[in-house]
Amino acid sequence: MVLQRRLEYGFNGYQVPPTPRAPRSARKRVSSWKKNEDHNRMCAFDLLATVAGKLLLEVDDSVSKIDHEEIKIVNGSGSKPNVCDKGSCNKPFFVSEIIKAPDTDTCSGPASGITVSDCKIEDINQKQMQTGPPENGKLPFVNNVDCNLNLVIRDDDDDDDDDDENSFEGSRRDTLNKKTVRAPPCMRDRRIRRLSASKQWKISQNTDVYRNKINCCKYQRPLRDYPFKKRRLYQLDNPSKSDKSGFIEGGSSLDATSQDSHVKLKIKSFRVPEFFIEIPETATVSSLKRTVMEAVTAIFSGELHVGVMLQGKRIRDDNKTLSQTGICHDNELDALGFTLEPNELQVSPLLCPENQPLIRYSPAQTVANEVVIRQQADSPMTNSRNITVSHHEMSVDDKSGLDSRALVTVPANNTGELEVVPVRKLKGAEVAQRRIRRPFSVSEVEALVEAVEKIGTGRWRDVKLRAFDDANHRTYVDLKDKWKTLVHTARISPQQRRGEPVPQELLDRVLTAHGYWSHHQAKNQFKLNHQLEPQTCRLL
DNA sequence: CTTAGGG
DNA sequence: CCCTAAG
Repeated sequence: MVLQRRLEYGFNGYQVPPTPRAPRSARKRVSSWKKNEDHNRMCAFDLLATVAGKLLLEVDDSVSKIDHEEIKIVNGSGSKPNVCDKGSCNKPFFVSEIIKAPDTDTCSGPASGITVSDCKIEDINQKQMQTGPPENGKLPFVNNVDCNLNLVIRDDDDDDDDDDENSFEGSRRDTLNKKTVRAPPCMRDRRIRRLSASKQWKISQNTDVYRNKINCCKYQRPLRDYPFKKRRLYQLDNPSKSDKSGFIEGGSSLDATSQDSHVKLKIKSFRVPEFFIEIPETATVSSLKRTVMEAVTAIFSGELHVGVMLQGKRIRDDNKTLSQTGICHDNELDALGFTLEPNELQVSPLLCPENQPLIRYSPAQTVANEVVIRQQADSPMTNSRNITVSHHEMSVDDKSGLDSRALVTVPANNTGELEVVPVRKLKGAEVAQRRIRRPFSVSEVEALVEAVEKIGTGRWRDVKLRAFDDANHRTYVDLKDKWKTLVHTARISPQQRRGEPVPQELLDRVLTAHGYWSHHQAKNQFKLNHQLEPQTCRLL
């Protein structure tokens, strides 16, 4: 089967089990695509087994005879998994209306949050793709797929252990408190951002969701150690407690302190964006089903964002409580809706000609936070309303409904340089901002070269402290990277060099120092004679 | 956190 | 510049 998508699309599935670490010198990193491939496949498979459960039971034996190579899913952009290509991003999957939840969960396990009870192809016709006629001229065209699934939102009643000490957030706090002396503010902020974008967290959360789903299907996954304790997505308390409480109870107030008020929701259906399936006429219906299932699975295996709509209006403020936003027991059943949006949806302004608001989620007392469909869990970092880029950079307001095209212009900083921080990427709950490019000036290069000549390569923190201590925007990683490019620059012909020309004299010194230190193991030599070495290096 | 190295 | 394994 040729799925024209990449399974790694936003979904990392399970964490790679810890493998013995090779010595640093032996580190050769495998491409992340390669690394994740099998895991993603596994995720897709698990999803298939889990989400499709019932459907697959209907697949008759003949499916095994189908040559999957004949099946091709044309998913919008072609190779990209972006399901919102070609403007369809303005049509997010539409999820659900509120309907009354059954007395018991559909799934037997206490952790169950989502089941698919039925899937059907709603509209298959012989329309041709708008993007061009298919080769055979007969292309089944799937407009949308409706699935039934249940989603139960529960309040946490017995939140007795919040794992705060061991939580990601807590550990980060500790780290920061301990290390503030060493890390300049800008670097600390960067680390916060890094951590907030850490896939470790996401993977953990993803796994959490799936493990729950797996449990629901009596499918055990081996336990793993996670770098951080996972924040529970929803409470695994005694189902009977919430069941007997009814779907909605308590007063109209549903704030954080009224723990006994419940809003139970059942997602009856969702709609996926338009996608295309090409399948030969000779294929069986079962293979068609499976193909469609694969496509749906592909969508579900990506990171999804949940949008909350109340009375047709999008609820943007994730920090409000349900009652504050008007979600309470006396809502009309269809007043509340959810949208599922693929993760990459908001990324490219080109693909989203109309302003697609960026939705971020707050972990506390929000609808979005509790929706277990989400595979992309919140990072605790998003708990704060603002993401502070750095002390002199711009704060991005959580509630501003950021446009993917937004460019946040910030005032000139101390050095007179203007910083423009594009909102580049939305990955789940985090907005990862790429720093603006700041080419090294010749004087900076000179300072770097001089520092490396004295300190050597391999101790970039010291290089930073020596020569760039006051340059908050230059991290030691930056210096290491710059040295790498300097070495490269020095080795290529002047015609191939780009950017502001670096004096040849400096480049010569780069090569000299590089050659010297690569033979002298900067780390070890430094301890012995860090004052003598520079002289030697210079003379070489 | 730092380092190292690939992307 | 980013990302992240390894230490």
